[in-house]
Amino acid sequence: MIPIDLMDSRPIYEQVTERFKMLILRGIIKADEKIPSVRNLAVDLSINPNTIQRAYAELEKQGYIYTVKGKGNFAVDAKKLLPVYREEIMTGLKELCERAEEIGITKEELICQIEEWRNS
Amino acid sequence: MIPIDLMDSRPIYEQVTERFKMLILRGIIKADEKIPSVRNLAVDLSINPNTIQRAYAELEKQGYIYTVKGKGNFAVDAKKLLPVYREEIMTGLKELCERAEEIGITKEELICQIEEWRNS
Amino acid sequence: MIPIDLMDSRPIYEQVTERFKMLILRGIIKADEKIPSVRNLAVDLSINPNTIQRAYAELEKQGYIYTVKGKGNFAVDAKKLLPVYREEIMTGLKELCERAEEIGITKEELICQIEEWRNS
Amino acid sequence: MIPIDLMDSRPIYEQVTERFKMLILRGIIKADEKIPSVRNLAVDLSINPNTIQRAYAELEKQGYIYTVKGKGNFAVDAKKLLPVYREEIMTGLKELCERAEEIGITKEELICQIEEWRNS
DNA sequence: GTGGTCTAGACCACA
DNA sequence: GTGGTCTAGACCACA
Repeated sequence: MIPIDLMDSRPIYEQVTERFKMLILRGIIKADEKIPSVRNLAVDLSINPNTIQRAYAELEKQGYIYTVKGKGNFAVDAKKLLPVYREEIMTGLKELCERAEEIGITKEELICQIEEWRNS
Repeated sequence: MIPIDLMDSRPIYEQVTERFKMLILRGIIKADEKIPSVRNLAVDLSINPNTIQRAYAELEKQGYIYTVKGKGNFAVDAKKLLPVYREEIMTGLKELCERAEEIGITKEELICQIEEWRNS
Repeated sequence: MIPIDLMDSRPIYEQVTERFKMLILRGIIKADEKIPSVRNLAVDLSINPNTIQRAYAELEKQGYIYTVKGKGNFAVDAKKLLPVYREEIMTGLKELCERAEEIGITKEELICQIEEWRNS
Repeated sequence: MIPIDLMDSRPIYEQVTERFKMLILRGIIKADEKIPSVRNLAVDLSINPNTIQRAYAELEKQGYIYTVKGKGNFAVDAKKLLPVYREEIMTGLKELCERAEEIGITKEELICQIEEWRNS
């Protein structure tokens, strides 16, 4: 469920974080569902528990999970998270548009390119 | 001309590299124009020469400048570089589209968003 | 295992790079095997860690090793690397042929010379 | 007659040296023919006279030219030089064979490759 | 412990 | 003067 790629240049904790964000956003992990304990996931993935701990701390800070002491970590409702993530995507898109414009690629060209992908 | 932000999470050498890439691509530094010497730029930016050295080595490896030993570093013709950079942008756009799709944002929505920016 | 020759005109980092390329290509360092840490190798060879760091960065960029942050550097599978290296050799051979031809040494003579070595 | 490529990674003095070696070996500069003075060539190529001086010193050290004080520099007879250069080529070929063998490319394969080029 | 980045400063090759 | 390599040593992110 959580694929780790050691050859990936991104740190492991970030890969774990990203993966959980996707699972929660897409509803594969449902609202208020319990996610694996730090210790269990560390064993499953053969990864240092500190790394999982850090990933979970990151998820909590970004509002994707909440912790109940003595119980475990639970997913936040995707309905509340989607607008935030959508905003992240749009910010990324805006930055890309600006970089494109700097070297003379117009917004029209970007739109054309996306439409081309859509039709294929 | 080369703004450095020590608070930026990206390493300094990368900020320098990115900045020069832009200056060359946009034609602000012209083809075969000399860029500042390692030492001069280091003094100007109050940065260690080694860091500038690394940035320039990166620029050369990526094909943005060429080095003439004992003379200095010179910009490559932007005409040769633009297609490569364009491809980079389009790859970034493709990744963004895929991330968007994963959580149910369609290509149409992305196109709408870009058009909205275009008209404002 | 990594012989360094300070009298060699090639820089140290390049000697280290070349040596590891050979060890990996010949299977002496096996796929996914850990290579020495930057610090350990630096101490072993009485060389500055920065120089080893540079050699390893080069190896990664050329695709011979991959880095797992906090864990170390690991060899890529030689099976994936051999075709690329083979191509390098053949390119070198082609250049040599051309240089030979310029002063009137024919390809036949080169072949004869190689056959002579083969039979001795 | 002496093409200089500033983008070439080899130093300029080496490009000049190599070029003269070829011109002499191929008989384009004949035995005992005068080659341009340091000053004239420097002006012709828009290059620092020190660089030409160094190239000529190299050529003399390697036995390709001889200097007559107050007269200039003169080419040595190609007949005397060819065997030496031939030896250089063969040494290069031997090194290449050894590198090839280290990763399991046989001499037969190298011969095949050369024959292929010969027939095309 | 492990790699990545950076500063400070030296020496060399090249022009 | 200009870039290339190297030493010495610091601090940070990551596991």
